[in-house]
This record gives sequence, C-alpha cells and structure tokens, in this order.
Amino acid sequence: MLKSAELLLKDEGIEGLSLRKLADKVGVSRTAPYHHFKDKNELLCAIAEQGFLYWREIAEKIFEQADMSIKQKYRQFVYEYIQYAADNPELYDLMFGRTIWKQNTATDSLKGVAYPSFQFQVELTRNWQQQGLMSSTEDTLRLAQVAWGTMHGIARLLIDGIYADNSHIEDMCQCVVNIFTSE
Amino acid sequence: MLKSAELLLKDEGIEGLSLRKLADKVGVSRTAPYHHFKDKNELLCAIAEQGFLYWREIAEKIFEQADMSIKQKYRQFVYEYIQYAADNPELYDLMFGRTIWKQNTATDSLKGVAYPSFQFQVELTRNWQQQGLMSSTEDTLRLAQVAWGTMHGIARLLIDGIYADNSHIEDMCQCVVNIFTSE
DNA sequence: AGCTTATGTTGACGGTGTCAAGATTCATGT
DNA sequence: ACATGAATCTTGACACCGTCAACATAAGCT
Repeated sequence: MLKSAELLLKDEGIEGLSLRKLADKVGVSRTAPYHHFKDKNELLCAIAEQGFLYWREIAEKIFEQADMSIKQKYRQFVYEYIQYAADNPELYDLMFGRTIWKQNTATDSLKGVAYPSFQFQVELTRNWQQQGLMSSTEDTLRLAQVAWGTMHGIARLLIDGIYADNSHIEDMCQCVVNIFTSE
Repeated sequence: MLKSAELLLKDEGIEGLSLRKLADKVGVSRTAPYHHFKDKNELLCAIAEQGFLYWREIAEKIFEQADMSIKQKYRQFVYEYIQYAADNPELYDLMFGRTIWKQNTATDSLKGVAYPSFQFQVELTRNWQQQGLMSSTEDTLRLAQVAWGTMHGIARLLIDGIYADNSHIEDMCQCVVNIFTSE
C-alpha cells in the first residue's frame, strides 16, 4: 500500500522530491500517488510522522539504559539528537522545518505524533531540574524551549551547510552539557 | 538599476518568490531580470547580502552604547538577534537557510560579507570570556558555535512556526543569558 | 559614422502540482 | 452468477516556474 512512503525514505536525498519522480520510481503513472495521498503536503506529513516515530525509538533506548548517570544520559540525548539530524537531514528538515509548520498544514495524524514529542522535551527538562542536573530557578517551559532551541540550532546549522565540518559534533555536545548542567 | 532588489525587500513576504512575479511587479517582461542577475540564485544572494548589512548596523549600535553593562549588552544582543529574525523571517531564512549554503551556491560577494559576520560571533565570544562573562574553560570556537546555535535555534523555531507564540521572546532571551553567563 | 554595452522583448523547452474524466481490478451482497 | 461500488491506475490538460536563444532597441564612447 504505502510502499511508496517506504521507498521515499530510502530515497532520502529528497525534498526536491516530486510526486512525478516518486511515481516513476514506483513504476506507476504521474497521478497514481494522488489516490493514496490527497496532496503533496499529505505525503510529506506522512513521511515526517515516520521520522518522529524513528526518533522516539532512539530516544527511548537512551533512557532505558541503567548503567549510565543522569548526566551521561543527558549528554547521550543531546548527541543522538544532533546525530539523528545530521544522518537524516531531509527528514529532519521535514519534521521541524517551515514546509509543514509555517503554513499550518500539518495533518491531524502528524500532530498526534508531533505534539507529544514536543511535550516530551518539557517533561525531560522538568526531570532534569528535579534531579538537580539543571538549574531549578529557571521556569521549566522557558528552559525547555532554550535547551531544545540549542540542539535544534546546532542541528540546523549542520544540516543547512553552515557548520560544514561534521567532525566536531561530539565537542559541541560536550560544550552544551557543560553549559546547561549546574556543574 | 537594482530597484528590483529594493522592491523585493519591500515585498518581504517572499521566498515563494518567482522571477516572473518580480518582473511583473517592476513592470517589465519575464526575462528582463536576467540582465541584472545571472540566475535566481544570484538574486537571492544579493538580497541575503543586504540582510547581513542591515544586521551589522543593528549589532554595531548595541556595542556603541556606553551606559550598559557587559551583561546588559549581551542580553540586548541576544534579544535583537532573535527579534531581527522574527521581524524578517524570509530574509533570515535566506541569510542562514539551506537554500544558499547547503548547495554551496553563495556568491563571492555574499561570502565576503557573511564570513566576517560568522567570525564576528567568535570574536564576541572571546571578549565575553576574557571579560569574565562566560566560562573561560570552554574552547572559544566551540562556545561560540553553541552560543550562536542557541540563538539560531530559537530564531528558527519562531520563524518556522513551531514556537507559534511570539510573546515570550524576552523571557527566553533572559533564560539564555542566565544559562550562558557564569552567574 | 560606427561599435559596444546595457537593457528590453517574444518564443520555446522541460519541469512541477493539480484536476477531470475515463479505465481497470476486485471484493462484496443479493 | 452477477451487479454494485470502492480502490486503484491511466491519459489529457492547465497554469505555473526557471532558463535559454534569438532578436530588438537605446545610450554612450571612439
């Protein structure tokens, strides 16, 4: 049914993705995809939704690990976040880029996956504060916005080609941890 | 000559900008702009270049002020940066977005303006460290990357419609200052 | 005068998202 | 067994887009 979506994710080098090329690759005619997706936007939302699910899997695995300190887990979280973006630039751009959110064209289905993902970041921050990893004097929501903003900003600068050198991701992550954790 | 560029900046609500619409607005034929800009890319680079000049003006004004503490200036810098992005979302997207940098299509002229702007952020960070505002134990380049990343990330989340509420920009900036300054 | 340069024009090509109208397959209920 | 209707695919067409080629016009310089 939706092998189209799977194929697309394999394509990866997308975004200049066209429904016609997709159809070609799948071996059907131009407008066939329109019977599976109302629109190009709906296709993109479906792909982005997958992206959130993949990321959730990765994130959950981090916090399952018992043999790591809270700080180590935080460090791992930051690193995996940025690495996920660097590994899947087009997908990340879809998940958090203007294409979908700026014009408010997110599918209800996508919202159902994305909003909890946003909320998750706030709850993580609340925990970090309660466990003494981060400053408790900051408002949780603001701190969550700033902490996420930092990861997002570094991720974007990487995938948009402004931080051209991918070899210092670990160093940057360590710097992020040093700054956001109390000591 | 380049009234086209000026008109475009007035347009502002661009990026889904087309050379044809531009030509229409200026009142000439479709391909006339090609005598002023080799390419659509060159047009975009010229606009982005303007954006860097505008921003430099704003930034310089902040550091000219004598009656502000270093910390106050830093706070002002963060705020003005994010506000500049929020006020000129399309322009900011052009300056720091993938359109130009990801495919390495920046004009030499644009590079000549943009690279010093990037470098400026590093020198600012070095000063902040030397003046005791920021931790001196962090490597300057990494810290500059993270500090800029934070501002960039918040700016992007705002202009891309993910932080839909513009009314908490000041609070977020204050939070950024609290976290990045030693105390 | 002639020539060059800047600037404008129309026509055409291939690419895109999208819609309308018509084909085909296939499971279902009577 | 057969009609019905949904799911799926098809071709044709439309309006956009960036871009090129060819040609026209005007200004300015030698």
